Amino acid sequence: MYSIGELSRETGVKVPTIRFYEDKGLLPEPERTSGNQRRYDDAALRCLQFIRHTRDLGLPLADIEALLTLEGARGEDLNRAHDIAERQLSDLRDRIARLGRLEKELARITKACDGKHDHVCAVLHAFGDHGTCEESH
Amino acid sequence: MYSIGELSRETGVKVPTIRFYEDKGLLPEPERTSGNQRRYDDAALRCLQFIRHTRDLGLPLADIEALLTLEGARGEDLNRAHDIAERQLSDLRDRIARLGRLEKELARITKACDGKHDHVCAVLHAFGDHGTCEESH
DNA sequence: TGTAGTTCCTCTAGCCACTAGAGGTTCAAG
DNA sequence: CTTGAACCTCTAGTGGCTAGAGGAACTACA
Repeated sequence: MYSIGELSRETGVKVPTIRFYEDKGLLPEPERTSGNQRRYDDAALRCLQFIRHTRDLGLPLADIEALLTLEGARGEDLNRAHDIAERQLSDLRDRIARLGRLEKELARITKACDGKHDHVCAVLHAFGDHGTCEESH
Repeated sequence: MYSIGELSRETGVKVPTIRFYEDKGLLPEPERTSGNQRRYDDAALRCLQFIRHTRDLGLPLADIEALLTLEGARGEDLNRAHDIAERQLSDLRDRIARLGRLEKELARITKACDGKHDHVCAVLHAFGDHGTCEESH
């Protein structure tokens, strides 16, 4: 049995965040001591690790909740887990592509001004000027 | 002179968002008609385009505000604009690297389950199991 | 057994950057 | 002069937490 603080140290999820997940229905309500403090078992620990991991992967809480309700499912329903993963992957690839374009432009902007501040800073100009971007965003 | 709707169409920034920016002090308060409606000039248009562009680049509003107050600055202060740009670039590169690692893992997870749902879905297992990740995140 | 210090409890409010909706007013075209 | 779109202010909601207040409970040591 873990206190909320121990669970926090085990999983790296902050204490208020654990309570927040419970509130949102992602973590089942744990047992309490006679003094009303939460006590968690290993199942709760695994559940929280699952949440942590999927959050790190960028899944929104709603998707994580959907995945959690699929535990123990089979057949048709399992396709939904696969769909969620595929959708996330495609979202992620979009984000990466977009950020790559932005990186190119930010690099251009910072270079525009390296060192020389003669009169008007080129960074400010470049920040304001979308027209000089090579690609859309 | 533009109405708020025209300004919105010109810049691609939604009407409530324009008002929001004004509220936050990013856009100066525009003139009003006798009937209390906002009327914008070209300076406001350029300002909003600057905000839009820098937001697209991922800068938080606080940084954008800092940049806006630097307009017309010179010497020392201009280094701050450059610093902001450099910091953003470095943040961005971190984010891209991190997302790249996540992409690898999500790809692994979706592949783990392609097609075959014999008993327990490997996606669910893989989502829960950080230990099988090749890299940290 | 007492007490000190840490951890826990609930609750409210704040963060960012918007977005949505209610309920009412003004503008522009015909 | 009427109609309908666009405008006004204001409040509240989103996601995913985080911070703080004010108080109760647990743990270690004397």
